[in-house]
Amino acid sequence: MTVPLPVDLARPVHEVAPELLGCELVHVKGGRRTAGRIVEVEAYGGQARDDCSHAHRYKTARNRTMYGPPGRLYIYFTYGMHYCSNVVAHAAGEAGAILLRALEPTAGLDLMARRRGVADPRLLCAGPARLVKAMGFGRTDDGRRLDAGHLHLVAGPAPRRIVTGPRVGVKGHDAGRPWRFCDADSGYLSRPVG
DNA sequence: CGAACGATGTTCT
DNA sequence: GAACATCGTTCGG
Repeated sequence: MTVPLPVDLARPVHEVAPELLGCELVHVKGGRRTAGRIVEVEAYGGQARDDCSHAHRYKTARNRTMYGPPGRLYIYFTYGMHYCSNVVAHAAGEAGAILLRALEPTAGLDLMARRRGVADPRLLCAGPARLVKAMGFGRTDDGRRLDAGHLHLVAGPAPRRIVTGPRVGVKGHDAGRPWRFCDADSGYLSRPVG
């Protein structure tokens, strides 16, 4: 069973990123469903376009998913203990991915709370590594298709207002670019914007 | 509150 | 050998 993607991901990553806001990410694992509405993302380009991106230089064992077909999950390990998740998106012949930084939990909050070890709904998915843990993702989910019955995106109400700002925790010449996109009215962001 | 810091190991130089 | 798209805790004002 396949589920159509609600957004055309085969386009420049900076155009796609704000359109992911409002979409719901659904993951069914072990017969249990968790889901959340995307409220905060960051766009990461490829090659010379973005020197903050994992794909800035060339293809490696870690970033190869960013060079693959759009519509897959790109998951990487960082800081010795955390995973972060992205949606692969780029125009033909490019590389790129959209980092998922925060979700508003919509389903399976009890399971998320157990995975995370906290109960406050506002803290379950407020951060890229937090939402990975809450959704039950791991290293082996890198490269998975996002149009499957057990892992897919659902169209949702677009944000009333979108706020942009510099991406969190990056250095480089492109660090100041406003490629972080947030639902301005969400109470589930990883941190204040602007 | 906010700033500082340690955890912990993979990836890249 | 340094850097790291982070998080939770601790410390200071």
